[in-house]
Amino acid sequence: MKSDAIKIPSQDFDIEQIANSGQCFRIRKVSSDTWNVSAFGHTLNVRKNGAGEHILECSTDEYREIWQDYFDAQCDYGAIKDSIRAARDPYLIAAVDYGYGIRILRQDLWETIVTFIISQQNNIPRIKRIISKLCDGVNFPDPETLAKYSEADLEAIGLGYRAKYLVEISRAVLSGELSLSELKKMNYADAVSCLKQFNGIGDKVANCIALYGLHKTESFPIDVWMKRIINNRYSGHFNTDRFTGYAGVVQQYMFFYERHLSGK
DNA sequence: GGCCAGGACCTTA
DNA sequence: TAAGGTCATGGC
Repeated sequence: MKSDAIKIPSQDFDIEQIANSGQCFRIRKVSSDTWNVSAFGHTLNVRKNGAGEHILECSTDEYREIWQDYFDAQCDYGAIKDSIRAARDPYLIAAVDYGYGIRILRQDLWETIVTFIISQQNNIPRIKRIISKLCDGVNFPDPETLAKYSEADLEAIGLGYRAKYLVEISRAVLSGELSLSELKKMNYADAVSCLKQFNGIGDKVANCIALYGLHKTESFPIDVWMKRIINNRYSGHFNTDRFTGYAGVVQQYMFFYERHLSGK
């Protein structure tokens, strides 16, 4: 372990909940109390100690350069949770209480695009396996690297019918048809409609990319779990107007809690 | 062994 | 606009 380390109180931060919240696929449990995180070409061990703290095993410089932003550490999730509780919605209060340590990570945009194209009609353990095969150690393949693969190469990894989507979008980035830097400048609505122009990105995947890759926290992705919640617990309509600007965070608590209730 | 998975897309009507 | 079929693969 490195001598330098960062401590984060566990009040609004739980690495295990984050790892299992379905927004990221490169955090893995390496021992009973430690998780390994890969992002932006770096890797980090995060350990829960017995004192209600998380220990990030990295230097202060690396924390400031990479992990502070990645974990959205500047954001006060306690305040967000208070705002959600103020809506007096019993299900949401229970969801926030259960998933108290969840955060919306600020992930790499390209990685988020690729992983959420892979995620469609797929289950989380398998998504993790495929992405692990796609990566070279801690390095996620950039568009140039991914574009070198043929559809057959990608199908051999287990991508199935999604292989051609990845080939296409890798080439779109290389040709400039899709500019990641321009995407980062767009507002939520423009970013979603831009993303949906590409094969394999529909409404749900575009919203996930907006939320996890562009940190558009007003984005509210609706997958099969969210549909189930809205239909079974909210009579088919969920009003996000109550949570202007942070509906995506609400969505994350709901998703995580409902899967828990279902034993997943 | 059948159902399901953080859906998208195409064809019909 | 809405409904229904199809798409790969493997977890459970």
